[in-house]
Order: sequence, then C-alpha cells, then structure tokens
Amino acid sequence: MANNQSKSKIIVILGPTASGKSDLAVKIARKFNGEIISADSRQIYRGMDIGTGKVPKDKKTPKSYILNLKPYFYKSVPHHLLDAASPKSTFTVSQYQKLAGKAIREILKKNKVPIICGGTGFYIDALIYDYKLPEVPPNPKLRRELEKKSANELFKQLKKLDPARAKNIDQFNKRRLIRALEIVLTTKKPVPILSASLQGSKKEYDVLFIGIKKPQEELKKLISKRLEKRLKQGMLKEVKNLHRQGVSWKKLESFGLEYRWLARYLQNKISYAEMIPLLQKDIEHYAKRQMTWFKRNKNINWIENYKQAEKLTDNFF
RNA sequence: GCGCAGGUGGCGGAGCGGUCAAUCGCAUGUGACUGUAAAUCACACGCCCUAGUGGCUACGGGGGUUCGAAUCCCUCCCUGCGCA
Repeated sequence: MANNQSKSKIIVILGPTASGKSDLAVKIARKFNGEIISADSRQIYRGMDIGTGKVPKDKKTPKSYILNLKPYFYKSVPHHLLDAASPKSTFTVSQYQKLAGKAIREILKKNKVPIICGGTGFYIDALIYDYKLPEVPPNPKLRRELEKKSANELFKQLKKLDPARAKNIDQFNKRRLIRALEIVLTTKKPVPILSASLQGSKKEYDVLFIGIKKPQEELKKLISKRLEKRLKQGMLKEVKNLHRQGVSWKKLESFGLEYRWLARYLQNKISYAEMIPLLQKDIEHYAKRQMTWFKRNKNINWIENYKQAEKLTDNFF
C-alpha cells in the first residue's frame, strides 16, 4: 500500500462501443486535471471521424497539431493519439505502445493525470502490461507469399520451425499463423514467450480501470441510434472522400464496420437497404468481442453511471 | 374450381428409400487473441440425462407401402404462381 503512493497514477476508461467512453473520459479529465490518450485502433487514422465517433476539435486547436503529433483539444481537454496516422498506412500495436507510452510520460511530467480511453483491448493491454512484442515489423512481401498457402500448410510449417508456438496457436487462424511464421523466419528463432501477464499492472504505474457496463438490449439501441446519426452526419461522404484520397476499397473494407459496409455499398456489392441491418449486426458482434476481451481482466471496476466513476476516481487519489 | 410449384430445425435453404437429429449459410450462445485487433479465428446450437458408438420426439396433419421413409403412394390442410 505504501508503495503505491510513490507510483504514478493513471486511469483507464474502457467499455464496448457506444457505451459512452469518450464523454465519461472528458468529464473525469476535467474534474481531475487529466489528459486523454485514445486507445482506439481506428480513431488513430486521419479522416476517419464520423465512422469512428471521434470527438470534434475545439477551435483553439492549432492547425499544426497533426504535423507536430500534438494532442488536439475537445472541451479544453487535450486528446492524444487521434489523427496520428494516415489511413493509407498500416498502424500497429507496437507503434501504439511507443507513442502512447511517450504520451503518458509527457502528461505525468506536467503533473497531470493520463487517462487512457478506448475500446481496443489489445492496445490497452499492450500499453499497461508492457507486452514485450518481438521486434519484427510487418513484411508485406512475405505475408503475401504466405497468404497463398492454406491454414493447414502454414500450421505444418510452423510446427516444424517452432513446435512450442504451434502448440498454443490457433491452427485455423491464418493471420496468427502468418505472423508467427514471419517472426520465426526473420529472427531464425522461435517466437519469444510473452512474459507479461494480466495478474498485476505494470510496475511503475498504479492503474485504475473503469469499465462501462451496459445491458445488452440497451447497448443495441444505443448502437442503432448512433448509426442513424452517423449516416445523417455524412458518413457516406466521409467514406467516399477517403476513397477519393487514395484509400483502396480493400483497405476500407479491412477497417471493418461502417467503413467495410459503406465501402461495399459504394461498390454496388450490396443495396443500401441490405446494408443497414448487416452493419448493425456487425457492430453488435464487435461489442460482444470487446466484452470477451475485457472480461479476462479482473482488475476492471465495472460502473453504470458517472457518479460511480467519480467516486472510484476520488478514492483512487 | 382447374393446372403447376412448394410445405424440412429460430430463419433461409440442402437432402429425395438406409450411413439423417438431418450438408450449408444466417441468427443465437460461449470463447480465443505474441506488430493488420472495428481485424482474424474456434467451439456449441431439437429435447433429456449418469453426457455416451446413450435415451426420446422429429422433416405440414392423418393413413399406407417397405426389413427400413424427410425421401415412394393416398388423402386432408396450407402457401406461391398461372388459368378460370
């Protein structure tokens, strides 16, 4: 206990999509002198605003924030790691880890509270639990080659090269198999074992996890209402613009959810009327997957309203 | 009323004498997750249980043929299309 007082405190706000994370984070930030670091794998991309539900920028945000990789302001609260990457590039967890880690240090230096807010569980965990990811950047050429093979072939190859990894890996998941082989083939060594565990948080920080809990039916309604709103706000135009600026349909589809389905509609693969329910379903499934991830983390304090979050935060300091 | 096509699990849709509790897709449930993570992937999914090469009820209703029927025949009911 006494130790904790010497550790820097950081707050993590998470929850499924449409649960109201951004709003909560802003309130907490304003009350407790915080700055927000986004943990959202899609809000990181510039030009993906409506579809990702990115908070708008205050007028006073300097135009040069992008070039300088500076946070932008919303309701006077700095937001880090929004608009930090081009949608034409591939942003990865590893980059996130570095950038977000740096943001934490900067915020602490100012004696403010870092508030990590987002729904990308993998990003949050990589950051908080300091995953030691293998230093092997993506190799598109190799990936394209491996992509041609079947999952079974890839699995056999991995089994030969790294039996230990083959034992634990999902042998039907090509994406996982390809990455594992990518690591093995470039390092000529087995995939290192990930040492971090979810048992305790990273040593140098004292972390408060706040999770927003919503009943399933309510969440579905929130998703549906939000979807309608996004369409009205011009989401279709946003996707068109991205494509016009050189983001391929394939890439847009790979972003998932609104980008995937609107891209399919714009390519005439599907009608508008068909698209809406499919997209709605897809978002619901996504919310479920997020919860599956979060449930493993027993350190999360699940709350239902702002008051509870405030109380938790009060006690934390 | 006549003709044609159909009625299969929550839905769509295979099967057309045995190996069918019934391919597959969707939905639903549960889960995985080592640089694409809004991505990618797995498992379960008629009912019952001591959970098994287990029991029971099932392919619109009823009856029949057959060692054996979701599959063939008769009949009734219902749906769609065409002709009246």
